[in-house]
Amino acid sequence: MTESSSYPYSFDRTALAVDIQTRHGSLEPGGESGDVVHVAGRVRTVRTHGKVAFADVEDPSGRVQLFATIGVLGEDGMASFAELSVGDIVGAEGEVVMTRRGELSVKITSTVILAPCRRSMPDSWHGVSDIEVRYRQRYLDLIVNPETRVAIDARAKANAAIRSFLEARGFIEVETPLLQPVAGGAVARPFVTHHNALDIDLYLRIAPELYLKRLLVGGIEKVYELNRSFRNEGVSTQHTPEFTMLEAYEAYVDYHHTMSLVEELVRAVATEVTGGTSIETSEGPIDLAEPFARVTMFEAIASNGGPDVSDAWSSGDHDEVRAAATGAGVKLDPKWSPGKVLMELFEAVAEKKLVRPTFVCGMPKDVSPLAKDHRAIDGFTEHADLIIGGMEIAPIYSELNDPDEQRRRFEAQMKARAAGDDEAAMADEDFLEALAYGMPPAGGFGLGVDRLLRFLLGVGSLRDVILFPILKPEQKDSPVSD
RNA sequence: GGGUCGCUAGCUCAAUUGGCAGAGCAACUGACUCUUAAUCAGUAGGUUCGGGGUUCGAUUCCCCGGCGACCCA
Repeated sequence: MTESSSYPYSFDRTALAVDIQTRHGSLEPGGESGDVVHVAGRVRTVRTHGKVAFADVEDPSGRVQLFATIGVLGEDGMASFAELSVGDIVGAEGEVVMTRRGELSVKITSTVILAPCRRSMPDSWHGVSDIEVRYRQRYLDLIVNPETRVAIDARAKANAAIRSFLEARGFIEVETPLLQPVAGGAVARPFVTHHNALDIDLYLRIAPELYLKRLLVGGIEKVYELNRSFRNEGVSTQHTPEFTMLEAYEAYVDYHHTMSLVEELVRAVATEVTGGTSIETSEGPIDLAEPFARVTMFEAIASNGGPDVSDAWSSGDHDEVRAAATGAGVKLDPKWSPGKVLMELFEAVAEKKLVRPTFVCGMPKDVSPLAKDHRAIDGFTEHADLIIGGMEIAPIYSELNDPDEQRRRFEAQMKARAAGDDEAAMADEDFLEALAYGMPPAGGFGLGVDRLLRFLLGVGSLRDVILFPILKPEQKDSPVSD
């Protein structure tokens, strides 16, 4: 019986909608199964007809119709049933029957409201289209917009695929600090917080990189971490302050090997998430089964309508590189280093056009403080960026393991920091000491899981693959204007 | 940071040139023994995002602010 003022502690559900369909879907209209079930879920519609009434209840497997008749329930029972509201969480008991119109139903003997819905549910036909409501009240979005569920399932599948791919290749998953005394491993502005008992400032990590490399020193030769990192940046369709990153390191290989590993991994995740390797993009379908392109930054710039600055760079003519960047429409900041200028030129000219998976092999040294010197290009490191769908998905390094060179790189970064670049890397003395004990040569990568999911699902914004994206709090009281 | 657009009932949306703020669904009341976006009849529901200005009169025009979306650097 319904009892609207109480919140029961449990309900013994014995069948899901799908079970009922599987077991009794072939009943003839008007047929009775003799099978008594307990079903539970959220009421989605109620249709009363006086001496008979219907309600659809939704559980994780689908919907099942409740069928109430005055013959079974009596006057009071029918009145109670009619009290059900759209949105209530209910449990019901009854026999599985097929209505005369051929709708499989539970002909109920009792119902109980397990949790009433005390607000009006959004329109069941139109759903919720206000993007702000969808983000702020994601539960409503999930209730009325079934496609939202797809993104949740996709992430779960991606995480599982990543783990099984790496475990199968002998990688071990670890957890390293999210709260770090030095925010290293990337070029980004960190969040700062404070530990009261120790009375020290700590940073939310911008990358796990320097800790995972310590584990390489410690003899863990294949290691990965799949977890959150934080960067104190703006919010856009391509940026979010809190994001999920996979980082993995493998001893005794270089970035050529690791690029191939990443290529296989992306393919495996795509297959698990979408069922195949063909992805629809704004530029038409692309097949991830095809080999990923590998180009230099100079080639990427020149083949996408930009200037060829290869010779200028190798001859050390930085003025010509700056002129070429200006000519391509880049607004130069006089503080930028030559490598930064080149990087900006690449991003302005080429990045968005690289829709098909492309490894851009080699980065200017002064924007890549943690990778080994490039064996062929002067002033570059063996740092590749995998670009897919016009977005950077994963950096891949031949990991720098020479502590003296690493110290020089940190010193250059600190100099940039002192000159006002608050994204420049911080020096990590403890990490330098670890390197002094000897880190094996290694290939490593970081993969932006949110960005990969966004690409695989073909959605426009990172917020579509993040359940609760950061939004400004709504300001209820407006400030007094003077 | 700049620009554009949006914000009206719980949800989805209207409102003519500046002239009584509306509809569908949801809610509430009633009718109906096979409905399934049930139907029918009725009731109620508003700080039109907030503040200010112009005006006889503002959802509408102007200014400031809030939140969001998109585009740009």
